[in-house]
Amino acid sequence: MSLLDIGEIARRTGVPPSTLRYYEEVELIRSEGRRGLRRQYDGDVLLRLSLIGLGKAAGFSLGEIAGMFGSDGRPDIPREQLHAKADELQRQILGLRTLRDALRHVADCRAPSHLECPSFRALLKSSARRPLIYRPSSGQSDRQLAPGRRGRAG
Amino acid sequence: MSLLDIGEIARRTGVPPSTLRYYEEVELIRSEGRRGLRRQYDGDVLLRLSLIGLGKAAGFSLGEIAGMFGSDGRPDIPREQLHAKADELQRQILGLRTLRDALRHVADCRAPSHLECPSFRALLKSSARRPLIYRPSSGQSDRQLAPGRRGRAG
DNA sequence: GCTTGACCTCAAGTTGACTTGAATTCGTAG
DNA sequence: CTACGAATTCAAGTCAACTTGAGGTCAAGC
Repeated sequence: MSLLDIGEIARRTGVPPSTLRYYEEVELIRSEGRRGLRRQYDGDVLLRLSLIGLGKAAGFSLGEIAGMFGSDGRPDIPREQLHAKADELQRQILGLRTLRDALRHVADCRAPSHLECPSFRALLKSSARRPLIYRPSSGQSDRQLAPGRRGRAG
Repeated sequence: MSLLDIGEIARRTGVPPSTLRYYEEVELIRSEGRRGLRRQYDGDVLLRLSLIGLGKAAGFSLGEIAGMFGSDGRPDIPREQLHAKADELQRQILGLRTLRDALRHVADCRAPSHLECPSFRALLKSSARRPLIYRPSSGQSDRQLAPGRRGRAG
């Protein structure tokens, strides 16, 4: 089977070579070898990159995404994590709806100041206080990415 | 009318003082004066902070949020642009809904591996290449935030 | 009048996800 | 053989959105 070199992968996926190298550095993908200097990738990485793209779209961090590939390399996404993410998306959707309505209100309302408009205030009241979505900043289920050599400056 | 000092705002909203100062620096909020050193805020900022929280939850950058709700509390962009933004939100909502449903489906799907689940494959296919949801990273309609003095080292 | 504690300023650090730049190394076409 | 172009390495830069830390200040309570 023929390996694809990095430029080919980049062209097919739209993911720039620098990013591919970065992903490799943090062990999200791996290359099978070199032709001269050029990295050669197995066709599998195309699928893997789709998966990564999907994960990013869903709002997972690279660390979380890395955790979703079993040590054997094939995806093994825990179902409860998917549900949790779906719930988070749900909350995000609610927030977006509120924001959308707020925006439309602001665009149309003739009140001198929106802050004084009762319906605007009512709109916002629902979302005040607690964070609308849980932003995983340093999560517990977050696998540690390979750190590379970045930061070990001399 | 009584002004609230920064600690009070922080306690009521959960937004830490350092963040409030930062927001003020980038002109997302403003304080009305000082009592001694302490910043004093009008009660309006509570509402404003809700708005900001909402925008953040929706994935907007602070710059975009600033553009939606001008420094004085009302939008500094024309109505049609606001409507355009709302429409954009609507599209984003649809994308998120699709993603959410797909996530749930995959979570519940009994296929032995996610890769074998047809709807998962379809999802992958649709998300390959172009982003499933619009991620505002460095948009064109993004208002420039006041830069503060950060970086002007000497 | 002194202490305390909450605030202040300003510079610099942090994190995640990359990108950029300089100096270098190949494989191939001419 | 030489040039070229595409890839390489490694260090460092970028960006957003904050946080942290050092050193300073003020109002209130004892």
